[in-house]
Amino acid sequence: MKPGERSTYYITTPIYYVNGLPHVGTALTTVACDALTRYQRMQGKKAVMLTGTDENGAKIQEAAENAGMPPMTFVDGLASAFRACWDDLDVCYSDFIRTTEPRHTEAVQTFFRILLEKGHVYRDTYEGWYSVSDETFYRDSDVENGIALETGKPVVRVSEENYFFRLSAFSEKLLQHIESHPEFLLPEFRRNEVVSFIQEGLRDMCITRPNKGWGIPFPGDSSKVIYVWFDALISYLASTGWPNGESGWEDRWPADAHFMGKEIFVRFHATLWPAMLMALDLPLPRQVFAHGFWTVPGLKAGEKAGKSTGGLPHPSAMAGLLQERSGTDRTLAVDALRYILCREMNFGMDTEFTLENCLRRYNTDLANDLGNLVNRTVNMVQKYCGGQVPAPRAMDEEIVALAGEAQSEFQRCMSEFRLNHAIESVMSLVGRMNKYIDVRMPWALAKQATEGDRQAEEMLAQTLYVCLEAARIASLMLTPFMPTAARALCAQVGGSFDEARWGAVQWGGLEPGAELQPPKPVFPRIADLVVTEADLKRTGALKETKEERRNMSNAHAETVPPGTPLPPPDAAAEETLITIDDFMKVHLKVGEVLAAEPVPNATKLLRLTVQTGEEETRTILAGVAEYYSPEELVGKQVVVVANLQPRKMRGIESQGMLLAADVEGRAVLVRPIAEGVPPGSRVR
RNA sequence: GGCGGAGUAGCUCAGUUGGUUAGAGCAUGCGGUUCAUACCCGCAGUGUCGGGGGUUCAAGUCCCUCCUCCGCUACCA
Repeated sequence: MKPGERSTYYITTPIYYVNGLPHVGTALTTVACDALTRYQRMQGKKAVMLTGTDENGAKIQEAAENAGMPPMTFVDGLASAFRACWDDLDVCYSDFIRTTEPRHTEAVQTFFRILLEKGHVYRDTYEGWYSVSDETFYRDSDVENGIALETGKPVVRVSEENYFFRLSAFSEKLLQHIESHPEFLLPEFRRNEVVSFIQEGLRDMCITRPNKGWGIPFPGDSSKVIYVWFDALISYLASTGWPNGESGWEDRWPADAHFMGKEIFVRFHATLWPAMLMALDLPLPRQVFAHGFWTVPGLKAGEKAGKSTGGLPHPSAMAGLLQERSGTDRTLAVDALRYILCREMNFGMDTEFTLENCLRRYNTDLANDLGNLVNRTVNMVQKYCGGQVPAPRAMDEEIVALAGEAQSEFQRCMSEFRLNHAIESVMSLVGRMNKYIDVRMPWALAKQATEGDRQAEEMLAQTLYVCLEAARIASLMLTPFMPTAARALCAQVGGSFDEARWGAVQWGGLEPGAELQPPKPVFPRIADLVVTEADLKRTGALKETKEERRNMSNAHAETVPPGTPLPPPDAAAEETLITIDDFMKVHLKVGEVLAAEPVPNATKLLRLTVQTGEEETRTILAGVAEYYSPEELVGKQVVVVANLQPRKMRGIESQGMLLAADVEGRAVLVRPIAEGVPPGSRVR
């Protein structure tokens, strides 16, 4: 073994943020990793797959509070939900790490102690400007008129103490590494995004948040917890046993692959995490790959309104749907789901997800093509060869070569994380075999053979052996995606099944003379491909809200700057009752729009001059430019929140807020029914 | 506004470093076959490869420009 080459292959999924249940998005990442892991094991490597849950962060604490339970109880429940889902999907993860486990928190604290020792973290107390949008602090000289000169973003005056990671110090090193390791960041167009992101200039990152009793305390300063992103990434290292010298962590680090959805690629896995590792002089992961998202098609123009557009179902529920529709076993339905996810997703790109497509994919690929190939072949062996694997004198070299090509194509695609293409290479062999049968017409050969045609007899033996063997090879290649189905299919064609041996994929592994059982369809055809609303409901694929769609990604995309209030969940808002006194704190007034104009460089903002019965008119910025033209607002009455703290946007101070109804994301302004209400009238 | 992605057959998309008459799958239509899970095979298709310029012997591919859609982000107090 060459230096730097190990027998262990280490791959990770993201550590899923427990702000929701698993869905086919997280399932895709996890199943794909599982397939890659199984594939490596077939190659004879000891493959280790890590998954887990990210349980720190203010959001989690808040969600637990809303759910009325202690945070630990809350995350326990979600962690088991994830684990149960992966177990259900036959995911062979080697380790499931939770960021609330001691082994993780200890590794994180050690990591930060070293960062501090090496001078990569500094503490800073600022009495100065902070840009919420930039998440950056600015000196007085960088600011003019409440705007950061560098970025043009509004700033606020803060006095805050925090710890910072010297991310900016690693720009050059990162760029060099990326350049000299073309396979490091994939797909290629994402690597380019990273390069431009780094070239735009990295800023030191604030890595602490106030300690509110949930999170990993900052070493030596328990008033702070470590920002959730910094601790989450370290789980990849913590799982190996680092820094414990006796744990053998060096056998697993660096990781061979980090696999994830695109939203956590550029900033975190391709930039921050490598920089953190560089800071500790630890080797960088070999490959970081980002796949795209499932997209959910919206209503098409002209389609009936109100028809559900569907969303992303829960994986187990979807397996249930496949099981029910096809009538196959649960484990086979799970395999079908695994196959469908990896086949449908165009890795790297975004891909449309619909249950209809998935069901159709089941029928065409698994039932009609692969399943039927095995079924019809075995059937003919039963009828024409007495149920024994025939022993031809020669092979059809064209098919042998084709199987070889499929195999090398498969391996190439797998090494590039293009799992859908890997599957396609197998299915093209399957398609070729179905055609092969039609061309060779074994039934005709069998008839000739019974009439004493020895050449036809040999041709028949060759044809059926070639079909059995190609089906066996195709099934074996699909083992990483469908372990149970592959075993069942192999058994039907009389092949032995060894999950741990890619060598068995070689042509000629099928022993002539083996007895075959009568075939039983592994993937029964689905008769009804129609997906009803009831199906969508049952699988959890109901129409999503905007918020859910935003959260459909794999892990948390928490880029919320410190101090940003989180939007309260709708449920909580409905349940929380306020007193009349609470309400009276809000001063609502009728106002009249005297003037309106667009705000330069803003697509949503209108600058309104509003008469609210006071000596001076108010300047109010309203985010309604997409729904109202300035002209149509002038002269209209509106309802103004009069005692709201002023806020600067685009350099202009907004002195209030307009009430508007949220109609499916569109703003509809509220105004008095009667005309001529005197401006300034109190609304209550 | 900034950054990124996309625009190719009815639908979903491939098209690698520019190189023959632009492909696949699904759906549609017709035909064939019968071993099989009413399956499989064949044939037929329709394309101004978003528009317009340019480079070139040669452009879906490279350059410029414009249009449309999507995502992220900055502004929806």
